[in-house]
Formats: sequence, C-alpha cells, structure tokens
Amino acid sequence: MNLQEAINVLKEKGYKTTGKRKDILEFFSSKDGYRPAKDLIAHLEKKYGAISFDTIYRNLHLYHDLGILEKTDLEGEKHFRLSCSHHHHHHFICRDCGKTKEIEVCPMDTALAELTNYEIDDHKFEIYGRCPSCLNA
Amino acid sequence: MNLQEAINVLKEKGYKTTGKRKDILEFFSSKDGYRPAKDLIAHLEKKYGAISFDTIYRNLHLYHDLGILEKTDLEGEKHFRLSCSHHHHHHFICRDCGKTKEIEVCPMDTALAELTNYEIDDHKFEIYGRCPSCLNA
DNA sequence: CATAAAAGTCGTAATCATTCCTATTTACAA
DNA sequence: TTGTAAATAGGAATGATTACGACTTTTATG
Repeated sequence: MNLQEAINVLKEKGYKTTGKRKDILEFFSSKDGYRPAKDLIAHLEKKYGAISFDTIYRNLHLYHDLGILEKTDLEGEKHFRLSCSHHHHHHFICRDCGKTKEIEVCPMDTALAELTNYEIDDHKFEIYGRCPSCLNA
Repeated sequence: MNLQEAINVLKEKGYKTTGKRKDILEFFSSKDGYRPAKDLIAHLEKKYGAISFDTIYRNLHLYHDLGILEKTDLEGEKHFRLSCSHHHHHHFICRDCGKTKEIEVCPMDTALAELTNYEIDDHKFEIYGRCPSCLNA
C-alpha cells in the first residue's frame, strides 16, 4: 500500500484527512521497515514541537484497524509498517535498522492439518537477525 | 523440561536453589501454557502475602537466559512457559486460557534459501486462536 | 556446627509505553 | 459561511517492567 492508497481508504471510510494524519502516513511510506511509536513521535516533534500521545496512538490504532498499517510486538514495544497488501507473506526483520524483507514461504497450510477442532484467528512467522547492509556497517 | 531437570540446571550453573526459585519452577511446571508475570505474582502472593517484583523479574530473566523458560510477547506483556527442549517445534497459543499445542512444521529450512547474506538470530512461528476446550466452554 | 562471603530478596521508587480525560480546535458537509 | 461531529492538545493515570540500597539467606569452608 502506498501513501495515496492509504489516504483513499481513509476518505472512503469517512475519516477526516488532517495534516497530522497525512504526516503519519508520509512517515511510514518513507520507511521500509517496522517502526515504534517513539520514532513517529520524534519525527512529528521536529515539525510541530510537541504532539499529543493521544493523536499518535489513536491514529496508529485507526490505521491498524483499517488495514493500512501492520503491527508486531518487539520486546515490549509495538512496531508498525505500511501494509503490503498485494499478497500473503511474512517478514525477516533486522534488529538493528528495523528494515524488513519479504519471506514467501508460509507454513499455515501444513500447520492447519495439526489443528482440527481449533479456531484459528491469526498467526505470526517472523525471522530476526541482521540485514546485509547492517552487517557491513 | 521438568521441575527436577530445571533445578539441576540451576545447580550445575552455580545458582542457589532458594525456596522462591523452586516455587517459581513449580508454578510453571504445573501449567501447560504461556503465563504472564502477573499470574506468577498472584500465585506467590497466596503463599507469601507479598513478593518483590525484583525477585519475580530477576528470576524470570535468569530462567530465560538459562533456557529453562521460553518467552513470548503477547499484547505488550511477556509470557513464559517451561522449555520443551526435546526437539524443535512451535506453538499454537490459546488466547483465552494460554494453553499451547505443539506444531511440528517449521518453515525455516525453506525460508533460509530466501535469506542468503543475512545473519539469522532467531525466528518465531506462532498460531493464535481458541483451543477446543475453550470453544466448548 | 559456626560463620562469612556471595548471592538472593525486600520494599519502594523510577521508567517507559500506552491509555484515558476534558477542553479546545478543525475539517467538511449543508 | 457556518454548525457540528470528529480530531487534537495537554497532561494525568495506568500497567508492566526495571532499578537500587538495605537487609536476609544460602552455601562453601574450617
């Protein structure tokens, strides 16, 4: 999903497109990895001097509910990135820079065979480590 | 890993086996799912009336470092369970009762082919939902 | 046993991410 | 342009976790 698509989703659903909402989307569309709220706060404070936590977290949740942002829990902090909605896949996540690489393999189809009579809501397959550019630096 | 094995690991590494350390291990060996610190605190308070956070978290970290406990991040809370060290596998986790079911399939071998030049430290494959007994209740 | 050093624990304060609250401001439809 | 529901500000509250100095227990050793 890109910036314009995200704004369209917002408008279609009847949400207002405020300056800060656009700023938040621009922030994530300029990154290609998972980012914690604190990075977003730091970014917006450069422009506005101060920003309400409420604005940050309300919009992060809204975007997540609308499918605009993906979320993952990394060491007690929620991290977000723009959804890559084109197809189902998982991520390698660099623990230094937060950048992600798509992993095409998904083990759910075989795993489901082991889970008859279970209700499945969600699943997570993530690989952690260091990406080539962080290894060289 | 069972209670006695865990105590052995503790002794082998030169750590003292105090009453509270045994209590903590007994707590986890009596459960078969991931439990948050707050459940452990509630359990120990029944016996001791009050317990220091320091004792709880210090020992949870120690056990995790020693490989006695496995850890996962669930909605901003760290959850722990006794390691099932016999072989590599993953878990289904019930979001109601916390109980887990082992999943044998692991996609890492195929995923690694997509990650040449990456340093891989860890990976997580978890399936979330509701277990049969919670579905019936 | 006695005992002392090391390791563990206590009680509480501090920290950090996140949530909550009320007053004020803003986007946008009419 | 204006009315109003939605959004934001500013800061207090919450909940999990970490930190710390003082005190207590475990365990090795004589």
